[in-house]
Amino acid sequence: MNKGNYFITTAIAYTSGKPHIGNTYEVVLADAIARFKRLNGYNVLFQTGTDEHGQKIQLKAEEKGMTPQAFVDDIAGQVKDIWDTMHTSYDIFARTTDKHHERVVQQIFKKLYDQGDIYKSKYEGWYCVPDESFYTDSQLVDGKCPDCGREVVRASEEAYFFKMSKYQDRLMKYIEDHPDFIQPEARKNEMVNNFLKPGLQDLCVSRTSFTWGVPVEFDPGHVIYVWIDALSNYITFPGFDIDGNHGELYKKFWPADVHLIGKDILRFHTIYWPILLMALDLPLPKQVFGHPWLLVGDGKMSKSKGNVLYADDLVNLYGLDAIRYYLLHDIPFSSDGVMTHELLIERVNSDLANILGNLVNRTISMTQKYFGGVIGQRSRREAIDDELISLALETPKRVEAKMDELKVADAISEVFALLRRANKYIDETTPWILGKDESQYDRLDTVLYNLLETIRIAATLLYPFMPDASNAIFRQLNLERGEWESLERFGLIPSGHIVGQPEILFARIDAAKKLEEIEAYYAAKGESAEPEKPMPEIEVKPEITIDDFAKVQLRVAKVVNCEPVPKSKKLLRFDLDLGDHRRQVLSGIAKWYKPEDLIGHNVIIVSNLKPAKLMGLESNGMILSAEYGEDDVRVIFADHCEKGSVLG
RNA sequence: CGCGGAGUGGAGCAGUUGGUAGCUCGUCGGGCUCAUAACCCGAAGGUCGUAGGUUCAAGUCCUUCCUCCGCAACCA
Repeated sequence: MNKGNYFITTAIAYTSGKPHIGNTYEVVLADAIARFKRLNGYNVLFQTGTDEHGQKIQLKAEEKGMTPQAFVDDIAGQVKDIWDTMHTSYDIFARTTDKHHERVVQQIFKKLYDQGDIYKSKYEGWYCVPDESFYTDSQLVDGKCPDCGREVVRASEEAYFFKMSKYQDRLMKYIEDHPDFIQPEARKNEMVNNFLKPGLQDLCVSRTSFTWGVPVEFDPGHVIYVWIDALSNYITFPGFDIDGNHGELYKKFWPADVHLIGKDILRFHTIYWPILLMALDLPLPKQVFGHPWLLVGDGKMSKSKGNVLYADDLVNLYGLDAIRYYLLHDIPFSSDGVMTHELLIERVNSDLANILGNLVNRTISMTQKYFGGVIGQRSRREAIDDELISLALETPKRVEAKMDELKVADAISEVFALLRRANKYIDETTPWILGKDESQYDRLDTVLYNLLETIRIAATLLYPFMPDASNAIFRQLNLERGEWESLERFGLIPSGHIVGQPEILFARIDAAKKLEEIEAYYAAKGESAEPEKPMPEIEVKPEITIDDFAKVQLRVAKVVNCEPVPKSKKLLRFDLDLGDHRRQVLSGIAKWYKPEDLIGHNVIIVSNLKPAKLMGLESNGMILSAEYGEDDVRVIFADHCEKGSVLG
């Protein structure tokens, strides 16, 4: 059976570090869909990979004293290892440092340049000299710098630009005509309202500030903007050819059926990428699905068990399919999901051990106990069987319907509904009572046969989600897993078939013990069980002289008053007393401090900073704080110093 | 007034085009013993965020307000 071709991709992982469970989630989700489509009779191409260019990677490699290539080779290897650990069945692992990919990206860039979609220019906009910032026409406020309100001048820095606006209306129409293009629905509005309706700016598509990227072949010194490079992987690896002599895979599979991506990069996939394709006169992907995030840290769990979760650790602790099951079943379709050890344990116990594992175990055990494993030799059907059988035959269709909407969690639930029904069937038919009376053995045989058939169908359907467990069940059934057609018939197990020995499929977990084990595991790895907090990246700035520093005046100021800035999420407004005068300062620390935490304290400010306007209010200085990554910001208090003091 | 989403029994969630509020986990009671203290049945528990409105009838439509969240702007 062949229902046609199906091309699914994940975003390519950025090779700046080892991917955590949240990144891994995406590939597992894609894998489940890919495996299901194969089972369902499609010819599937599943592509994932790594995004290996960019300034950040260049810097990281330098820090480590490695060449960028050696650096990304290492990380890409780690990514691949994790993908393999998760048993993801990708067909193509695309790395953007691939020579052929780079070559085609250059050709794409050149072609767009030749046809006028990409043009060389200065930063066409306005430059605020003191701010060292560029602005476009629409960003200006009353023709002046939106930040400081001063005059701006025409700027001049060479770069290449993509004429986004040219394709804007076409894209808008495409999105309107294809309501399923952007999923979930709510994301579509964000894109349309925030970007398309206000009007697209031409996109700057080259950089000169670093070299680790694909060079613009006809203009050395310029490197192609990372998104053109990265997004193109979807067509370059299947074999897109600039002259139209496309490779076989490309011809068969483009346009992709689904780009599975994180919701954070939806903008690139639903605006820039389609426009790039339009410019190349290529068909657009049929759907872009922005999946929700998997949250790990919520304070509670981080205290005792470590905060950042990695797929390989989780697999060591719980086994692969437990993790796959949790990722696929417990992350909602369109809102963020949470993962904790407690929730994980609960799911494994109630669903995998109790419902699934125990059903298989008791069924195989009884078949062994009463018939020495031999099944299907006699038969006595009763009316009560019909309900189970019809549900077993119905379930594949239900799963298929859910999967067509990419509702993976719901699809799994359909299978478990069948498993629950099977457990109930055992209660209804009481095989252990039948087993006490030899005259009931024909009936007993039928009951067990129906159960084994149900398990066969369920296990086949579970294969895309939990391939290992599915295989293990088939081993116990002593059967080969069949294709989709095998799900359309009830009664495929031949008469006289001999099942295997029962084995524990998923062991129940003792929560308290497991949590101890988890701590020991991390302790043994040399990682403290305390929340893991990797040192964030620090941008190393060039050396300065004492004279440079002397230009900065730092003073102690007392917080007289402090209040949130209306409509702003981040800003707090301060009235500061410097002893000789008072002034107003704004600071973006509302996320970490409440006004009452600060009033009355002394803080340090840069007192000779040029005033700036933020959210319509003037800020005269900057309050010093210490940042550890993006989520840990602490104000430097100077309560033991006199207000007005000068630092130096 | 920037755009959008969400507020449903202890927890996590379903609830299509309006017609007596469901599921999973947890709790309590019962049944059963083939099985991984598993399985099956039953019960308790919700004025469906708030205040109004439309309607014979609203969780489901309209309006007010409150609270969370996402996107955008603002981190001097």
